[in-house]
Amino acid sequence: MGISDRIESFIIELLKEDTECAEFGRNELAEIFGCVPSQINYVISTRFNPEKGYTVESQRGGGGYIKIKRIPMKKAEEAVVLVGKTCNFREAKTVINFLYERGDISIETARVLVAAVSDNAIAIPNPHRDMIRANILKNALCEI
Amino acid sequence: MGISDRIESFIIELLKEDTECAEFGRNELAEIFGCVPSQINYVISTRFNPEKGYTVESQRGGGGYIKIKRIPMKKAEEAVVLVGKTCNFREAKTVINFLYERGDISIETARVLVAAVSDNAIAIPNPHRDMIRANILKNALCEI
DNA sequence: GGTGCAAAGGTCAAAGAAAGTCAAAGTTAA
DNA sequence: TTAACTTTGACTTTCTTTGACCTTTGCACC
Repeated sequence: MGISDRIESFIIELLKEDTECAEFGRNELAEIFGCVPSQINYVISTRFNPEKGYTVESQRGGGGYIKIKRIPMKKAEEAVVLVGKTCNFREAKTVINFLYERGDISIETARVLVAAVSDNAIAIPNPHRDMIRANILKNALCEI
Repeated sequence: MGISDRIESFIIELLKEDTECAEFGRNELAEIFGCVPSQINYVISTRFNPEKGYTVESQRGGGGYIKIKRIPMKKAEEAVVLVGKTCNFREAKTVINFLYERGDISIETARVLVAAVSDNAIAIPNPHRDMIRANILKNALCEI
């Protein structure tokens, strides 16, 4: 069992204890496992990404932290399936509308989301834009 | 949790207690938290600036004070102005939270929006990211 | 009314403290 | 044996803390 796996288990343990979220300092954790701090980033990016059903939030500077939250697996999975790796505005609208019609989100949330993933909002050239859009949508849908 | 965060919470508490106006001495507060007085300025300028929906008023000399008030934001369009040209995740969260607290958006919409503008969702390097984020947020807030 | 001092608060930049990125080097499994 | 996964570390970016120096204000005393 490599270090990454042990760090992964450790974080999963933290999540079990405090059902809300796991919070820790990057350096602190690196110290515990006697590894380089960036290894924590590696573990997070390979094991705690949205595809695996987690969201991560962090803050630099004094008193910085890393916070990992578990998202309800069903929603996360569904979001990933619905949205896919890349998605254009029309496809995004279809997904959002589907969720609204199904009663998963309010009309307000639907409207806000459509605006958030419009071409206008994500003002960068394709194909980058469609990937970012998919990402934004997946992250957002994990919250419903 | 760093000192700045604790000072921020303290001031927010003051605001909650004393209907919409926290008043204190800079040195007095610095004493309480065992920090240098200018740290109070740092907290105020990063967390209680007009962009975050607060006004600050102060007086030097004997009997000096610092007074912090919440600005009642009237319209979502104002939030759009608040977001500005560029905005980091922390700032985005503050704006979204503000709108939620004021009852302009539901908790669902707030959560979805926070996720949509997280660093994770907008996975491109800065400073591009902060500009895209501001754009997404502005587009979304136009719908409320 | 000046004048000078003490008591505030203000500014700014340097130093410090975290976390992020990226690519090279090492390992492992098919 | 090679492609994918891990480990490491140098460098970057962001946010916080600290301190030296500045400005404004009220008050006491001529």
